[in-house]
Amino acid sequence: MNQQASEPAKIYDPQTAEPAVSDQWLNSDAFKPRLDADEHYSITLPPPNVTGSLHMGHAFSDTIQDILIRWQRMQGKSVLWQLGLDHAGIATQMVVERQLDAKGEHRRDLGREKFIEKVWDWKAESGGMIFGQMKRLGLSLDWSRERFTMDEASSNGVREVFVRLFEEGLIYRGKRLVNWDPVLETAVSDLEVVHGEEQGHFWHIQYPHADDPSKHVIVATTRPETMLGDGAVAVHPSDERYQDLIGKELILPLCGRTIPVVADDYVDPEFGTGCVKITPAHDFNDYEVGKRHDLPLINIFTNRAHINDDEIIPEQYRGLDRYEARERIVADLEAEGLLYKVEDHEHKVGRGDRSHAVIEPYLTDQWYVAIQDLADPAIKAVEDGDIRFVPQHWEKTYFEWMRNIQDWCISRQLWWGHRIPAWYCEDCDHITVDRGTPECCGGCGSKKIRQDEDVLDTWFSSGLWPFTTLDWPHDSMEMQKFYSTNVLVTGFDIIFFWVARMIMMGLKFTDKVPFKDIYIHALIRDAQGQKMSKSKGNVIDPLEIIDDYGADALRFTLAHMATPGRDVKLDVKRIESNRNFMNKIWNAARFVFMNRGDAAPDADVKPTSDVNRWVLSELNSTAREVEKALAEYRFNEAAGTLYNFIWGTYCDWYVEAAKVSLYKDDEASKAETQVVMLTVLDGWLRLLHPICPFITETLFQELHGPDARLVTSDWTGSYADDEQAVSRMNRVMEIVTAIRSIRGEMNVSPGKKIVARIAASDSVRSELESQQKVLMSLARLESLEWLAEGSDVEGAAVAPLAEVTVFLPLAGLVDVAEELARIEKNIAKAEKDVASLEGRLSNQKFVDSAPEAVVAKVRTDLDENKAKLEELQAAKERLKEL
RNA sequence: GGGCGCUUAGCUCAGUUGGUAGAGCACCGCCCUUACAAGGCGGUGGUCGCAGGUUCGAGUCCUGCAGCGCCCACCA
Repeated sequence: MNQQASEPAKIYDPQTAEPAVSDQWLNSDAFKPRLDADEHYSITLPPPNVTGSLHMGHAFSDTIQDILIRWQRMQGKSVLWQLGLDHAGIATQMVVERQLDAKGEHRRDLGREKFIEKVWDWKAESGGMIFGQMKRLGLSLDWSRERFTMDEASSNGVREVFVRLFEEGLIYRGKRLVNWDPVLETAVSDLEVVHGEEQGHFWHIQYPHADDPSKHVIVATTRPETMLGDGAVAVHPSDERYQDLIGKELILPLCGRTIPVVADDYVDPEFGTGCVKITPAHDFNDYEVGKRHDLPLINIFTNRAHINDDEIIPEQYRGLDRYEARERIVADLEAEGLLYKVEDHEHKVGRGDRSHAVIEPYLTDQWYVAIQDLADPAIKAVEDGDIRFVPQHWEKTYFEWMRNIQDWCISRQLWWGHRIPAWYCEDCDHITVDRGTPECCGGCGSKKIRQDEDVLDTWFSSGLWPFTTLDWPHDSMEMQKFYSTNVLVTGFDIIFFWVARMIMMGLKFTDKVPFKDIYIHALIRDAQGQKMSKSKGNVIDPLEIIDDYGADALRFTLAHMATPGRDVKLDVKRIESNRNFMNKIWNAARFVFMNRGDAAPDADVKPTSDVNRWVLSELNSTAREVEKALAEYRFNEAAGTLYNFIWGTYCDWYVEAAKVSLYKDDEASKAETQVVMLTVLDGWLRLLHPICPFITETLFQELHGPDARLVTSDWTGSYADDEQAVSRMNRVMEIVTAIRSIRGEMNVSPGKKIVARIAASDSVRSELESQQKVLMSLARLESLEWLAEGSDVEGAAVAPLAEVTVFLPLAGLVDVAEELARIEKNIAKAEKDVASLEGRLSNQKFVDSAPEAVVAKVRTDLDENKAKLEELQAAKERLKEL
């Protein structure tokens, strides 16, 4: 339907409103830190990977941060929300390699430089998409301070840290077993290997004795191909079956060489045959056994996990893929009669979290960070409360990992990332580590030096992010004002990868914690509780949701579901109902603007009517509750409190009650109501703004004029508490609800006006008489008569309340049988309540030991229920007589 | 094997110093009452996983058990 510009549409259209205010914000300095404030507040946005676009998990995390940021900004602080992007080494390199693959190209054909240019192109494209999404969500990031983990400032920081750690001996180069991804052809860290149960086989192989090949031992293995690299067979030292064997030699089948039998506690005599083949270069446990027994490290693989050309390996297996080799070896063993048996066997297999390739323990030279010296202060910072996890229980996860932490392998055999700042010399074995680009060897001065080909683990630069974004190592103004940051908002899945490393690096290089609080939020799942993933096809794209329902509805939904410590099942129906909430807000405001007259909001307004005093008092309670909830990171409560107040209190009760004053009262009363109506709208628009910035900004400008900006306005003020008005209005609402309830249960049409009589004491009556018009309007009464306390009314439906009794004469309304049934139902409930309350009071221990207020409350409740019961029974008798 | 979390209305979930259980959705009934049918009003619905314990009183605290989920380690 067509609406004129001066008359806002009946249906709120976020597609019109959101881009308009978004442009206003982005074309102003609204999101930049204020220069005139003494107090500072900062959050570093966890930098999204430049691997594509954002998913719902990002929207969730980012919304939470934006709520905090907008709230703090409205409190007048100088606020910095630092944005940036992560180069995400492996992940991004894979994306670009896949793009090449689709065109039939390979990175090696392009060469390193050309390939990296392609990745930079992709970074620009992905970054553009990501920033576009963030703007649609309304995130109030400081867009003038965009950073990237591979920009100059971050790269400077990375080199500074590497050099300092190297100089202190905390970075070292070592040859040891690493987790090797044979598809990506790089080392990965322990954390990047995911273990899962997979169906495999357990091959039992006979290894003949060297001194008597007619005898043999049986070893059981899940990886027969690794026997090419066997260095020994191990048995448990106290295993009686094999005592004679220890120290003897066995013939390694297919290879012909001999290997010793060693005794080692590592072997579990109960498992398998109690004899274990030991392959020190291809198994982490065997590596340790090998070291204890001085066994040779025989590497049988290439970087791609093909059998290599080492002369110790029989020729027929060289060049085979590891699984081809397995088949051949099993077949050959069988042919030689050395395969004793094969069993099905389920066992854990480690795969790369990116490539999903089976990871090989592989012997290589890599760079490591000696972690213990960094870990100790990082553990202490959390123990001492300098850093606080919210919810607190996540500190257990943190401690568990930190107290068992292993040295960190930081080198990766990739092209995309920070090149390791180490140079090798052709003329001596000195390694030159330098912040810049050295011209000659720091050891012998030779100019024949070449830089390490490898790059650093992505998390190395991420770990420095809270301070490299503020231009560390320079002692910048930003470092002074905005570091330490106030809070880190992230998911539990990267506590080890990222959070722990930021703490370690932050403490080491800035002597300060990188953040004071860590708010750990849940994971977003689909409506069925499944993790969202592209392969499952259950991904909900934030942009589609924003297109369909608006960013505010999405943000409100996410905030409302942000219960600490629980996964969030995102159901589109929730978003739809919150879209309806936005529409409700729109229409409530539309009503207010239609009836505002010449009035303006006035936070100091001192109204006289109970209705107006009551709503201001309720607004004040709401403001305090929302503040408390936000201060404690309870976003669901902040959202829930606002929902209840705006819809339940303001729309359902206040606006309806205000209509009486607006339409039926004198000019003074009407004017007062107009001011209060606007003031309260103004109040909750401010309160809601951090969660729903678009609609609140739009309405705020409608309220205060086109030059007003809610985004940089003050947070809500305080309003007069008024217990008296609250208690009076509670009584009014109780009466109205009671009348509506009877009408509803008796199926009296809402349009039908009815007569009501209310019995009350003189004092209650005089108080209620001032609300007569409100009562009549809200309960849709034709007339309202007052009766003396204790009066009876013949032939009426009755509702006994705390201090008044409401009678609705039945004539023409309902039949007696229906009312009788309704009364019976209420009698049953009252009897149950009375019995329960009496039971509690008859317990002397309860009366003696419970707090006075609790006992008093029970007494009051009992009195009220008893009176209620009497009245209901009297009413029942009267009805029976009819 | 070690650790963590969850179990409340048909569904999804709130419930913070222990004081007689709440919301949204769904469902049923009456309504286009001049802000809103993406709405209004009313209503049905729960022995808070099981078993003990502490307490005058337990959804809430303690112990054990069961089911579900996750993390870490790991038997070749």
